[in-house]
Amino acid sequence: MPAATDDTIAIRIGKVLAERIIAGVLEPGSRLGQDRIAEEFGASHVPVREAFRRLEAQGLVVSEPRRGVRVAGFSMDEVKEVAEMRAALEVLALRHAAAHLTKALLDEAEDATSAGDKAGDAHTWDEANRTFHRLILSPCGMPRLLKSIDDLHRASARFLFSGWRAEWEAPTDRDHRTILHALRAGNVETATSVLARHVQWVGKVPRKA
Amino acid sequence: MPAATDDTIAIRIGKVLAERIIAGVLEPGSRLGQDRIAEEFGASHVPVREAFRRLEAQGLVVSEPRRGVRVAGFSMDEVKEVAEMRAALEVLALRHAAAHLTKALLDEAEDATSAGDKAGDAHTWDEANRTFHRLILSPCGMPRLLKSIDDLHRASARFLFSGWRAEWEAPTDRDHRTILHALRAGNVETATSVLARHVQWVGKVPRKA
DNA sequence: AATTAGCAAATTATCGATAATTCTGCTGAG
DNA sequence: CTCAGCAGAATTATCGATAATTTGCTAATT
Repeated sequence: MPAATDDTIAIRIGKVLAERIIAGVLEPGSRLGQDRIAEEFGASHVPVREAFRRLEAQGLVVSEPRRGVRVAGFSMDEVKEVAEMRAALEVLALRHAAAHLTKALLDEAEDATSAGDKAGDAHTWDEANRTFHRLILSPCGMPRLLKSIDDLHRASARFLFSGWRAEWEAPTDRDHRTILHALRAGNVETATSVLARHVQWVGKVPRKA
Repeated sequence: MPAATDDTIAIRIGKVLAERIIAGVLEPGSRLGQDRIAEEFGASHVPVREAFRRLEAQGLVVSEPRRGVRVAGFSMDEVKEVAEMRAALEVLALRHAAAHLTKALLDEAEDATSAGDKAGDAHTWDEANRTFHRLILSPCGMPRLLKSIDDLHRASARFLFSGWRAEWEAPTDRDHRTILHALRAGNVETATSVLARHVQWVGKVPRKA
């Protein structure tokens, strides 16, 4: 949520654009002209270009060498792809994290789940959901893995916020609780298999139109 | 080896630097001054910065906001981390690719394996190895997944080329052939489990010093 | 002797302007 | 009526110069 004032302009622009893309404000396929954006942020286009490279790395935009960048489109196939990658990687992370999970951490994760229950809108829910996943995976001690998972989570969020899904509901809490229960009991296999299914839920919900 | 002439300067610089990092010419932790590099390539520092962002995305350098970028260090833990991520993702890719594998593709993969056998140096072997993996995974129809795997493969290669490994040998061919055999027989589960173990071999070889 | 304040040098980040490339809309021939 | 080819316009990529930060060194103070 922040925008640390010591962030570089390029980073700041990148964050704002990422939010817009994830929130669906910027439609898939729409062009991002560097001059237009530079002007909007009162900056030159150099930091804008750097922001583009970051977004490209996160898979939020696609860039063709001399013909500009556009917001990455996401078909149902791509959503499923991201979900499956997340599942595979989160399972890996959880396997490593399990041994280092403390009661305090699990309690925090439980709180995050409750916060998700009470969430009234998709954005708040997503925040709580992300917190839950981060909490149970963070002790895995694999920073690169965690970063990848975070990127994938953001990509999933695009789908959540798009008009595709019928309407807002928060149906995953039971999965979260099942996972926590299994983890408290030391049953890692159960936890990972529920997690794998849970993550792919995003790609399986029927669309609106 | 390409370096398509229509590539942007930033991309070209990025490729060269990536090669150097992977080959170990640039040591982990060493600073990459943008002016120095700009001068070397006869370019300004703007494309250099963009190249940095790309390398950062691939995990080859780390960048701290106003204090420059350095070559990413890689400890044994990080090597293992990359290997495990690769294993998880390649297994996923193979599961999806298996159904679409053709005999022609498998034959090509077999050729790549033979090429690896005959390789006299690590670089040639790595090329053949990468070809093998790409061939059997490419029909999975998940471009984002393939790109991630490619990035991880490059990161693994750093380890191969570093002085860490005792000396050069090419001991994985049997795994490759086992995988191909299982795939021809339609035995996907066997293929994936061998693949998973095979990929993590990199992280398990005893070091030199 | 150690620690910290303050200056100088080096380096990063940003800007405004220029060069190169792609896109657009038109014209004219077949 | 369609399509190839060609200005002109729009946009991207790069450059050289400037502003802002960090770093390293010196010196003063406790």
